[in-house]
Amino acid sequence: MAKRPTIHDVAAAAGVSRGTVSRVLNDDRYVSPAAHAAVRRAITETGYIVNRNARSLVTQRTGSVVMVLSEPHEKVFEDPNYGVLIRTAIRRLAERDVSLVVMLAGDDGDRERVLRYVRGGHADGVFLVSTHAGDTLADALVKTRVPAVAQGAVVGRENAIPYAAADDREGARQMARYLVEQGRRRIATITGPMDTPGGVQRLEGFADVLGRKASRRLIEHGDWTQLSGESAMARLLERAPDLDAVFVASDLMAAGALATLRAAGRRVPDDVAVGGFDDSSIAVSTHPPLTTIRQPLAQVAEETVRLLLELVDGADRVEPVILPTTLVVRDSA
Amino acid sequence: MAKRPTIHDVAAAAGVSRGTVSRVLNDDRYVSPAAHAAVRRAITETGYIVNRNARSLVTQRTGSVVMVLSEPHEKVFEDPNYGVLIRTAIRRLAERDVSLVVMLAGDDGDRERVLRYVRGGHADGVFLVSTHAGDTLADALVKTRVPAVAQGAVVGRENAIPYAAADDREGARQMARYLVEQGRRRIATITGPMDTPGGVQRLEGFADVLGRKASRRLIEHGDWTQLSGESAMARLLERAPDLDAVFVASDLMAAGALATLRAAGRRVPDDVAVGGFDDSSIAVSTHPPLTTIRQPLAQVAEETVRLLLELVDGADRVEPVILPTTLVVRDSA
DNA sequence: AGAATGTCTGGGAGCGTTCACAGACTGAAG
DNA sequence: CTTCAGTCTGTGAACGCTCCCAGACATTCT
Repeated sequence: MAKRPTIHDVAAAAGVSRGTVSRVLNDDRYVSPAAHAAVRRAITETGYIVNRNARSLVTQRTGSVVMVLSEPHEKVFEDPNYGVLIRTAIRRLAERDVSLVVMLAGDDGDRERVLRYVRGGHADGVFLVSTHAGDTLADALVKTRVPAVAQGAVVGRENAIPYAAADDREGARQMARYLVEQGRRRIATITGPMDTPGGVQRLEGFADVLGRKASRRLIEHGDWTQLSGESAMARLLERAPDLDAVFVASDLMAAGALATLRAAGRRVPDDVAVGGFDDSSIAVSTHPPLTTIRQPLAQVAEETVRLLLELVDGADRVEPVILPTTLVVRDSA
Repeated sequence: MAKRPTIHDVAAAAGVSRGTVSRVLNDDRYVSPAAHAAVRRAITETGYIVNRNARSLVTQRTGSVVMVLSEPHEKVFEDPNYGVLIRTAIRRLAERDVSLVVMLAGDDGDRERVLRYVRGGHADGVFLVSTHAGDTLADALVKTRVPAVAQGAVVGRENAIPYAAADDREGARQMARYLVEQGRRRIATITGPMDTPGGVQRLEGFADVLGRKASRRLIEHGDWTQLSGESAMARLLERAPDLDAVFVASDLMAAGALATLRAAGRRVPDDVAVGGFDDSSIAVSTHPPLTTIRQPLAQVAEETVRLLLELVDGADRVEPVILPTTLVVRDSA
């Protein structure tokens, strides 16, 4: 690779000093129009590109943030929600010329690496995804005082780590109400893990509507994977063969539940109505297509990024953002 | 954030000079056991973490590579293959303590940004994903002489950009042979875009087996999206209502084809056999589950990363890697 | 006129590393 | 005892940038 032009070369080409070039680069005031034009021309002529390392060295800013995916490796990206999140975050960050480093935090070694990376000052901020309650990394990051936000609250750290999320509880209520209105009498639910906000709050919303009808017999827990949806549904069928509806806390798990129901010879929605949550791409590719709760995940990602950038820009604290959900009726319920 | 310890602090704590600490850090020879121990201790005591910016400034190496996703924004991550790729790459790179920056290259602005980023020396290498023939970015990167590899050949640049890929052509042959053996007579195909290797070679393999039976009437093109699978299937049904099998070049598109067939009242596999390609997570969540060709995508990603790291480490050139595929029989054919 | 204020520019210092070099010390070979 | 090769260590000079300060100059106010 040929030697790249430095700020010196630009300064020489423009007939000004480094200082002036730097001022132009950083959009400072106090640069005469003539100098400004000369520098701009010199920049394009020389093909100059600022060296972020050198800049970071003095500014202590890197122009990049890291997205941390806190799931066991094989689960990461199983749910299409991950794709939406990452794609949206990259786009929003790109607008500000901030780049996104993606790291996995599925085991202790990973978490150690992430921490070293962040403590090393290699990222201006951290975007936590699918962080479970009791995550040691989240605590360590808070202690490091690095700007950090999460997609969805971190259970137990709601006040320490700002977040954007869908209104999980109200969303679950919407689905529960709908199932009741449809005349379903024995409504079960498959929740997410109880150390995630989606797990907890979607169950709460469900219970809000069902009241004491939400008996433990009709509640099963999954771990967001399709397979867990399958097995939770199987347990449910065994324990409550007379159920006529099930609210599954994610579309992916709902796809699993659907498979189990089919294998058991139950027709959907005739025998059993199935309600999902997310309105992810899966919802339209199952058979039958899922009636589900749409959460505006792209918008959640955008808001999360916005919060993070505000923190990076020096805001002392930012308020969590909760976005509304909507019921999407298809064929499964 | 409290001031982070520098190499000076470590040197002082260990009672040696910067140079010695640097030698320990970089695993150099010529450090006495005593000095080595003292430095190691000082490092843990002070909680020292090397500043990569300062290091990069002098070494001209960044310890990070960038993965470039060359699809329109809304298509990126629609296919679960992306997840497998990115997750595997991150893991493999992490073993070498290399971090992964993910960038989108869906439009010209994006490509410009990627190019600036790479030319700016912010990444040691580039991992291209889903790059189409005629991609200007790929050419520009080759010209920049930055280490670059691709997942799947870049059509037209097979020799300029090393890659790892599944044996698309042979995989397609396997499926075509299987459908023939099953007694199917009028076998159609839905290909990927003809400017991608998967699009071209899976059609070639199909044609290898079907010979002149692979008439243009029985060939339709999709763009890898589920929706394109739906519409391609619809066009096929209109043009060749008597078809009794269809080989779809990706599971995601096959899911779309399945939906169209169902809507048209064709039973799968009774009336029409459907063969997919990828054996992605979708294959088991469709109804019926897809008979498909497994491509070892995680392994492809691993090999691609390996090639990239070799180039980054200074290898002049590396040989492309082609990995075998296998037929996976489920219910759709 | 002189002072005060504001605009613009150049250049030294420093960010935290690695690298090359010079020099000190050791032990073995002549 | 000298020479030489090998081992080990410290230090100055980069790497490419931003920040800060001093100073030049122009304009306005008293």
